[in-house]
Amino acid sequence: MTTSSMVNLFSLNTSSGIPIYRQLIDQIKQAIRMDLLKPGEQLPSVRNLASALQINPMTISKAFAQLELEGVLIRKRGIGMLVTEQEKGEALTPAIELPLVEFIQNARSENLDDESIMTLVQQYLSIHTKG
Amino acid sequence: MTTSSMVNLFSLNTSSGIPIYRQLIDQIKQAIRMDLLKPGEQLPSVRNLASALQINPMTISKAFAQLELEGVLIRKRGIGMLVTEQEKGEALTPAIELPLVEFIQNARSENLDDESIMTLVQQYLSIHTKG
DNA sequence: CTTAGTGTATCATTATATTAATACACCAAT
DNA sequence: ATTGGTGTATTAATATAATGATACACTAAG
Repeated sequence: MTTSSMVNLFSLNTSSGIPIYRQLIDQIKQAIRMDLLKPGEQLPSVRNLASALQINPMTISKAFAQLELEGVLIRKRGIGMLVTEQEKGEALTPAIELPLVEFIQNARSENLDDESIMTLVQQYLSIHTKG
Repeated sequence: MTTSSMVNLFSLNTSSGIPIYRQLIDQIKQAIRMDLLKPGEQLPSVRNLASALQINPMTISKAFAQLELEGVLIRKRGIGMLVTEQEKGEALTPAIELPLVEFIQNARSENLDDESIMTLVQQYLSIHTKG
């Protein structure tokens, strides 16, 4: 995908109450999950994005700083931002992995601790018997 | 449990960055999940709690307002606050329950046994650390 | 070295969330 | 009705988070 057409991946809602930088983070992650962004691909520059989305370059930069922390992409001054080469080496299928990751993220965002999460899984394993 | 001994359920950390009212919410929910608080039981009054924990009564009240919204307890002026009669599983939000059920069903359809599923969850809990 | 592209550290501003002070509302028992 | 207990609406103060302006740093190419 060209960097200019990548801009269309983003759809910001400034009145949703969700911070812009968080919307960016989520939408980039989603694009990667959906294979719209592939490892090694270059993202639009902070200024291009900022101009296209009508926001401050620093807001882009901060969002991408977070994504770099999470290992999703790499930033280089003078160069740009690249999607990381991901280890997808695990034998897990997306049908298992995606809902698992989503479950864990949502559970944590509702402040369940790890022990509670494990208990929950146990409960559901006993409820949803194989049939 | 007596309302006075319930105070010991709470352990607030004012320098953790996590808001007090959120710590209260989480600790109450956890106590209910662990059966330390049972349906019908009465909680300490906002003033007792506030005094014991050295915080403002309104902070307690706001935490409990949230819990009432979530159906965890009921507040009555002049009376006090009671733990709701309910089944524990009902407090789960769709954001947690849906991916959990999907995960378990898909894992089973790929012939993972329960032990493997639990191990998987444990692995992902350690990989997808909070943040 | 200059230019024109990249990202960013620092700080100021603005917006939002959290906590607290006060006065009030409700209930049960006297 | 009074007392002494319950929770709370309103508002103000404070703390934290998010955004933005500016000046700067890094890189590749001419």
